[in-house]
Amino acid sequence: MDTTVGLRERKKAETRQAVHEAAMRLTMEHGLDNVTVEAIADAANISRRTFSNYFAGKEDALLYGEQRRIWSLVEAFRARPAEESTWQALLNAARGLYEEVGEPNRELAIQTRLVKQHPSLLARQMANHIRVERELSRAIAEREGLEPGASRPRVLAAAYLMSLRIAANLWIDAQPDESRRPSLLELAEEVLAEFAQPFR
Amino acid sequence: MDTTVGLRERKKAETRQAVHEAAMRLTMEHGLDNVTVEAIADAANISRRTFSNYFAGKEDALLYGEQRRIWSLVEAFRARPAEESTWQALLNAARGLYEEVGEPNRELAIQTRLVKQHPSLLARQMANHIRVERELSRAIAEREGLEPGASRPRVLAAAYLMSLRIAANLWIDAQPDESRRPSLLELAEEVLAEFAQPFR
DNA sequence: CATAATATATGCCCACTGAGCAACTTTGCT
DNA sequence: AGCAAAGTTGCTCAGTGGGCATATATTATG
Repeated sequence: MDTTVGLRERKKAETRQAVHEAAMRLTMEHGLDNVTVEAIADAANISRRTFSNYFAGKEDALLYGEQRRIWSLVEAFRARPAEESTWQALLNAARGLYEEVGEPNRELAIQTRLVKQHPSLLARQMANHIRVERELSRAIAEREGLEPGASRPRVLAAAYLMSLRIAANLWIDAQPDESRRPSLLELAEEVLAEFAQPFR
Repeated sequence: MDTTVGLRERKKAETRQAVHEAAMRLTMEHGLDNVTVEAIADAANISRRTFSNYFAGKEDALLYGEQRRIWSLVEAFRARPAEESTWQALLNAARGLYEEVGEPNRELAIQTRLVKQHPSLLARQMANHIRVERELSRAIAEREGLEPGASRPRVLAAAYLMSLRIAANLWIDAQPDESRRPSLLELAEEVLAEFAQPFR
């Protein structure tokens, strides 16, 4: 066979996605605290034991979508042309993601709200954030030809991811009754711009 | 009685501290994975059930010291004179903490290393970081007379805490074989300064 | 000071969880 | 086809969080 990915991998990816969606649906229906791992596994047609092979807990299953989104940023950044400055490349990576995701993103909004309400979700999400930050820091160090231990890549990576996080929060907090609700992308650019200016 | 804090509160604080220390000791002896809540409770002379009244899990017990340290920053910031700029006040709050804590801080080093090795600890710590960030953001908004929903306080609070986190990581990563190991305070100032400059 | 009100500690209990193990099934490769 | 590798499942168990009731300690009040 010459399919890029074998049947095995494809099925795994499908199962993972199915579990994620089952977790989302059940959580929205009954609330995170009233959903057991067993219920999610049932809804996804796998055994409780197998669930453990895919995710470490229901929180991870829930956050799977968000995880993929964030990790894709690193990929997108690495794919930016070398002519762009690092910061520009990061900005463009974010733009690409937001355009691809589409603005009126229901799932993103729901997930962000969920994370805000449940400390256990917040914890897992931030832990993942840090892992992404490390990887992004490495990517930045490579692009700029710095040692991986330098401080600048870390600062850039952290500042960037943080900006996106803050933008998402601002977006969620924005009251829908305001006449003009800012788009997520606009907010992100605003926050990123604020970062690019010196603090006084 | 007019003692500022009653016996009740003092005892609670003592117990909390005792549990924290027991958790630290046992973890250093046997490794986090080989320590049960029951063992910690025993070592601190309380029942397993009572442990739950103090901490949500062994991770929280372990991170108690770090938590107090970070929360104290908010207090310190609020106590800075109004003449200082916000950023200056934040810097001085950090200086105060680091001076108070003292440089060759064994516990801080151990905790930072532990967090680096155990994702569950990392998750909890970051979740707490976010809570502190919210509170600090509120404090900044008050000081600058901004609405709590504005973006600038959030950006400042996040950038500040992130700087301290990065500094701690740089500090831990610094090889002790280097002739001159930078102090934590120096690293923090360096990172904070990097933030105060525009990104290119 | 006595006693009521309140907060804390503990024991008992149970549903949920993560993971090791071994048997079994599916997929990939030749 | 046939074997090896990877994935799935059931069984099991120690560990965990938390509700509830009870006992005990602290604080407030008359």
